[in-house]
Parts: sequence; C-alpha cells; structure tokens
Amino acid sequence: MFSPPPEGIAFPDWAYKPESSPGSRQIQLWHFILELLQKEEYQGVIAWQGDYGEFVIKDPDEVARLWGIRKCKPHMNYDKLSRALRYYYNKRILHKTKGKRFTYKFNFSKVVLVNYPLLDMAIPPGKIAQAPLS
DNA sequence: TTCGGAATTG
DNA sequence: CAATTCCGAA
Repeated sequence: MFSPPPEGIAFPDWAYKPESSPGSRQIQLWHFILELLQKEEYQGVIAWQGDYGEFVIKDPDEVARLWGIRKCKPHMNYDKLSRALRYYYNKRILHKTKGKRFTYKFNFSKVVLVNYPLLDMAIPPGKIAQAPLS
C-alpha cells in the first residue's frame, strides 16, 4: 500500500509558532516550511522524506511562490529561498541532506529551544542567568 | 545543484 | 536580526 505518514515526524504542538505578541517578528522561513509540511495538500510540493525531520521539496518553484505570497515577495524563487535556508545551517536550525536533490533536514533540538525559551524560566532569586544565544 | 559573500531592507 | 537580492564558484 501507500506508505502511511511516519508518525514520528508529525508535529505535536511545540513546532507551532508561539505567534505574535504585538510587535513580534514575522513568520520565519522554517515556520512556514513546517506549516506546509503539516498539510497534506502540500505533499505535491513538499513532504517528509523518511528520517526524523528530513523533508524533500518536490516543487521548489511552488514552495517559493507560496512563500513569496506569504511575504509579499512576488519575485521569490527557490534560489533565493534556499539562500535563506543556507543561512540556517549556521544557526543550527536546518541542515542539508547531501546526495539527494532538494532534501533538507530539520534540527529539532534547536527548534524546540527556539520555540520555547520560556520553558527555562527557573531563575533563582538574586541570580539572573543569561544564555548567550544567537 | 548547491554553497556562500556582499549589499540592502524592514 | 532575519530575509531579500545579485551573482560568481565548485
């Protein structure tokens, strides 16, 4: 039969964007990719590959167009989109699966931390811990 | 196809 | 700071 959706890579809740507090930033690129990946209607353009967090882009131009619409950038294209993705390598949010075409992998360890900085709020009185992130 | 520098913007 | 754009290189 057709391969059932791998249960391990489905996004529970923590993958969602904490979204906008007033004055927040706009949606980041990986949030948008996550949103597309969670919808079956986009499996024609982007879908999970197999391993944990690995996904493959089937229609880069389609993804790029949707992303462009989202950001009001009508001249978006996979070349520019992937450029932003490449900057994510250094941020440890994404990685590239080499050998395959249009295949990337999410770095959940970092994604969770980025999404939930508020989870670590155990601050002992009198001492403020500061994480030298980003 | 993929990587990355550099300049610019919000 | 994150993303966009341009473009050369491997």
